[in-house]
Amino acid sequence: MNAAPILEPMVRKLELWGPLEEEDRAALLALPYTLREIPQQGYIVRDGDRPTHSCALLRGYAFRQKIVADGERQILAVQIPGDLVDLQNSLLPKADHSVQALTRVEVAYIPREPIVALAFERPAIGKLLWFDTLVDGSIAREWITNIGRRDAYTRIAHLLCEFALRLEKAGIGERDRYELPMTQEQIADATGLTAVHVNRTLRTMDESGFLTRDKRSVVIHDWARLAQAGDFSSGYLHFD
Amino acid sequence: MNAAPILEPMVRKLELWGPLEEEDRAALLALPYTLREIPQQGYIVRDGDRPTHSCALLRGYAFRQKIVADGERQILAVQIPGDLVDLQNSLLPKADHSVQALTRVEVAYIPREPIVALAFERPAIGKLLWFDTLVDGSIAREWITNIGRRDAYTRIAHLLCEFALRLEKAGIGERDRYELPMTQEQIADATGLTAVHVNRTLRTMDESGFLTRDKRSVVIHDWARLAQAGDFSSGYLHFD
DNA sequence: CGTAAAATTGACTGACTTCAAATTCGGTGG
DNA sequence: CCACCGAATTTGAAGTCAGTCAATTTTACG
Repeated sequence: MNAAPILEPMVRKLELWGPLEEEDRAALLALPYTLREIPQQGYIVRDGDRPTHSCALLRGYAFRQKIVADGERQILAVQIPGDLVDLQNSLLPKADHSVQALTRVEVAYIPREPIVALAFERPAIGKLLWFDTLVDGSIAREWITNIGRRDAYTRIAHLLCEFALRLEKAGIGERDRYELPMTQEQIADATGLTAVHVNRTLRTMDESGFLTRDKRSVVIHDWARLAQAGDFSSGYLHFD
Repeated sequence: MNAAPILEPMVRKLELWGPLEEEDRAALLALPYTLREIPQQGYIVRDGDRPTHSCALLRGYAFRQKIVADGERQILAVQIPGDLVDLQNSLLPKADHSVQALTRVEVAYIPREPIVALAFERPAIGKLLWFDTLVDGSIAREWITNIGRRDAYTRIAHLLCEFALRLEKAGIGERDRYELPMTQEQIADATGLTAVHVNRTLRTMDESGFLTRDKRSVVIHDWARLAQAGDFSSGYLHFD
């Protein structure tokens, strides 16, 4: 292995959930993979695919999405570097949603068998992978709640809080200043709103003074108040 | 083992995801557990708990829920007999939502350690447990989509389709005739609507003629049309 | 500099909510 | 078997948050 192993971001993400022995870390880094670069808007996985690989996001942002009957899109999650964007495809035979590049991304496709084998040969690894899956589920449940029972303002504030903490924890960006390369239309698709209404709501948030959105960078002036406005408590992310 | 092992429903559910050797099945059935009966509306797990046990639902229905700042409730999932209602608590230290009994239920509390140990001693079991977790995640994503991007009528139709297939697959009820012990208020909390609007929407569905709801029993007269109206396709359940 | 995508704004609409009251249902005790 | 009571359902009227449509401005970028 050289100084900066390619799969390092993935290992770092997994180690958020618990410590790894040096041997386990080495085993993860030694997983076979195919590196690929995918342009903005390109597909990483397509709904209905029968993937032969799982996929780790090494650089850039991606999002999961589904399309409903009338053509509208729902964004299900936003993935940041280090995320295993579709660990589910290591076991589930058929992709139940698409994963698309939000920016230009670099991904490592890892064949299913070695990753599953490793999970069971080395329980420490297996537990972290499983844990990661469970946290994904927890975030999904929080999104259900966010979309189902909060108003537009609260929803967007909540989303911005989530990104702040996840990016901070991943060592990208700070809690109160980070880059979020999403258009207002994408924020709308993530929150179950329309782009027009997101625009108006963001304006109101600007005016309330505890947040600034300039181009793609978010600056949070008063974290506590934003968190309160967004009905945000970080437990569901299962940090610490 | 006697004729009808207590944990049988759980094993049966897991076997939906793949076959088990007789030895593996026996190992699952031999897991230690504490049986408990919980009255309607009683809590199985409380948001914020640090549970020491996972929990299998043996009889009756339950639902997962979160409460938002203004006191409103969002139902995140409905669990049917056989479901591992909080496998996540075998690894996650803190419950991120509550699980409550929809009817009177009988549950088996299984200590965390043996279930995790079994998962790694017997990869066949581990894979099924992990698979189960992944399907849970898939269902959560479909719920995000349902609530975020479908109108009231479609949302409710979709929910009814999901229950139909899950209950059929679990061997409880039929695809076009089953018992659903949810009040309209609970349906509202599951779909991000209000009880009043659910009432009106159900009326419209009745009038359209391909569905009847009498007390707690649902009779679907035209499955194909209901599925179409509900923008329902079963892939996300990962049956077959 | 030119072009397309993204953001912004205004006027209008509507799906769903809110509030409140009436009716029906389901279970319990007499 | 009936009377009763709280919960659940149903209905009506009015309100609103967010959507729709369409035009304009700004931004990104080759």
